[in-house]
Amino acid sequence: MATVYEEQAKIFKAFCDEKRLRILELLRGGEKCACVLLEQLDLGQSGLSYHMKILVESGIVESRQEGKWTHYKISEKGSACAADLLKQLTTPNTVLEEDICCNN
Amino acid sequence: MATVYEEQAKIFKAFCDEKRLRILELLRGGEKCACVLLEQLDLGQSGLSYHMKILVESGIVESRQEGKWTHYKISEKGSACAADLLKQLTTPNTVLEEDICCNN
DNA sequence: ATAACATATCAAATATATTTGATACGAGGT
DNA sequence: ACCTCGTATCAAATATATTTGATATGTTAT
Repeated sequence: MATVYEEQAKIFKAFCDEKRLRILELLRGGEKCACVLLEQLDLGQSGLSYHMKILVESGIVESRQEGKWTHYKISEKGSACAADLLKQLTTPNTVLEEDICCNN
Repeated sequence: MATVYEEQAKIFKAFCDEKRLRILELLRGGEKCACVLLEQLDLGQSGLSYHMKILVESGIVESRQEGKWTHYKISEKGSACAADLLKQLTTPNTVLEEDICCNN
């Protein structure tokens, strides 16, 4: 029973951890296999898997299975959703509290 | 000695917690005093203060002292920075890895 | 100066997130 | 079927974040 707040928080968790920001930086260069990420990061195999799960669940990253390999890339759609949500969360919501007035 | 990753993570921490998302929702309705926020939230005084500090440090919220009251509002500038950063973090960085080529 | 109030800070308790090593699972090759 | 490899999952250890109650700080009113 996740609240809407928890759902939204999950999205931004992608950007709240140093390791995950490094992973995103690598993925900005294009789709990468887990094994490639592992080489470049100061992380063990299970640690990488843990962070990738959080990234995928946030919607910011997509995964694709190819034989035994898992490939990851930044999701354009997920990123756009996150950007929209951020904007929404920080944009004045004037109608509800201030402008309930027939002149508007 | 915070890394650039830690600095960036700090910004998105604003959006990573249910309580803080509720606070932002209230602030979308306009500037509010801590005492007003306190009334509307399921939080103690020190708990509110803790979350407000994180929000202010993220740059998403600004505070203004007026006598004994502290007023908080969403920072347009901070919000725009966060939006820009989010876009940057999720936009392909093709130059570095793929297009190092004189035809570009 | 003292009292009352709003907020911030601190320290301890608690909850949540992350790391680590071991094991399980699924795919491909023999 | 068996082995190897890449990745996921689990459980325990550790680290970090959050909550809570007590106290400190700064402001206003008396």
